[in-house]
Amino acid sequence: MTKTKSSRQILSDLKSAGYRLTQSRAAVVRVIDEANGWLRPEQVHAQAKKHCPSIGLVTVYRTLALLVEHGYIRRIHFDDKCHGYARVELSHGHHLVCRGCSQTVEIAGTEDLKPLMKQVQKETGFVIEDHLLELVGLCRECQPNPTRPRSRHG
Amino acid sequence: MTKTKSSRQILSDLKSAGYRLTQSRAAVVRVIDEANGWLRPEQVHAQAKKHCPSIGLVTVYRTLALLVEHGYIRRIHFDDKCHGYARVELSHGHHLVCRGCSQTVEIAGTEDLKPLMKQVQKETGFVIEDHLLELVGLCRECQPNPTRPRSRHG
DNA sequence: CTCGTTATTGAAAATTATTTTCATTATGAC
DNA sequence: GTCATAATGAAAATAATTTTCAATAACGAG
Ligand SMILES: [Mn+2]
Ligand SMILES: [Mn+2]
Ligand SMILES: [Zn+2]
Ligand SMILES: [Zn+2]
Repeated sequence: MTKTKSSRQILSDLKSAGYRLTQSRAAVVRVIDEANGWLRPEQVHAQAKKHCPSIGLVTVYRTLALLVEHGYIRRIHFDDKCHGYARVELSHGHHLVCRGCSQTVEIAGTEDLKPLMKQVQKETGFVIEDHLLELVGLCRECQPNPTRPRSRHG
Repeated sequence: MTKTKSSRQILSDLKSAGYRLTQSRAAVVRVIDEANGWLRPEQVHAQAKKHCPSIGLVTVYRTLALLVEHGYIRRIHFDDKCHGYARVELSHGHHLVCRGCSQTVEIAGTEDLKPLMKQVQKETGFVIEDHLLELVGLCRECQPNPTRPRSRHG
């Protein structure tokens, strides 16, 4: 809900980190920033070409990887079509995806899982280092049209 | 922790459901059942050939899809290599994966997320239908050798 | 047990997704 | 502006998955 980094900020952060500020990167970052849902690389490419007509799909992949690496976006997994990419705004948020319109909102969630983690650590002897949580459902607008019934979980 | 379906049971369930009990299917089910971690299709294929030398990778894919469809196995997602498949034993369990040895254990977890869900529903207006939760860490045996540091989350 | 129907299979080809290579280009420091 | 080189895009390579289709094997009927 709270937008923490603007498109502009991400770019300047990358610049400070030593990356060159190119047209292609600017286009991809802008597309991700303006999207209100997850996008697949091909979709990012299509959108990005509007801002940078010469951009190639390869560069989209490379830029997405860069943005994942630096924590600005995150991969979203599905039963079918892996993978989509969505903006990360919260330091440790999770993604809630509408299966109707693919709108993606981020929710805070560091604390809620702590007790579960602790218990699992104790029960299993594992040291838990990270977790992946995705919620799927229908946004308010899509609830009247419950299309595409599709299970999640893997 | 509680094994609910034996390899034999899965096969007879499938038979009751109208599927033919073939060598290939038996081999794949057996491999999945005997594995103590997640496996990728290629790995399932390699193992299955030991029981059914003529089995093709295509049939492995088909059988895995069948088993997912009927809820006997589930896909596991990773940063890199999507996807692995792991045995599902609990009615609504989640998977805990060791990043060292890929050992996969299932944990119960129907109730733990209920409060979070309720809150998110209220806050976002979404109707939440399902969720994907994967935990990643190091099992007891792998803790002394913290190899391959690798983040999770998507 | 044999036969006949047909679901299932495997090989090969086709798709789709992603990565690598490499010559060219554009960015940013000076 | 000039220069060094990080970054790019096209094409090829690789990986992952699906489709096609003729051959096969499962299994119920007889
Ligand atoms: Mn995935
Ligand atoms: Mn659950
Ligand atoms: Zn929606
Ligand atoms: Zn381990």
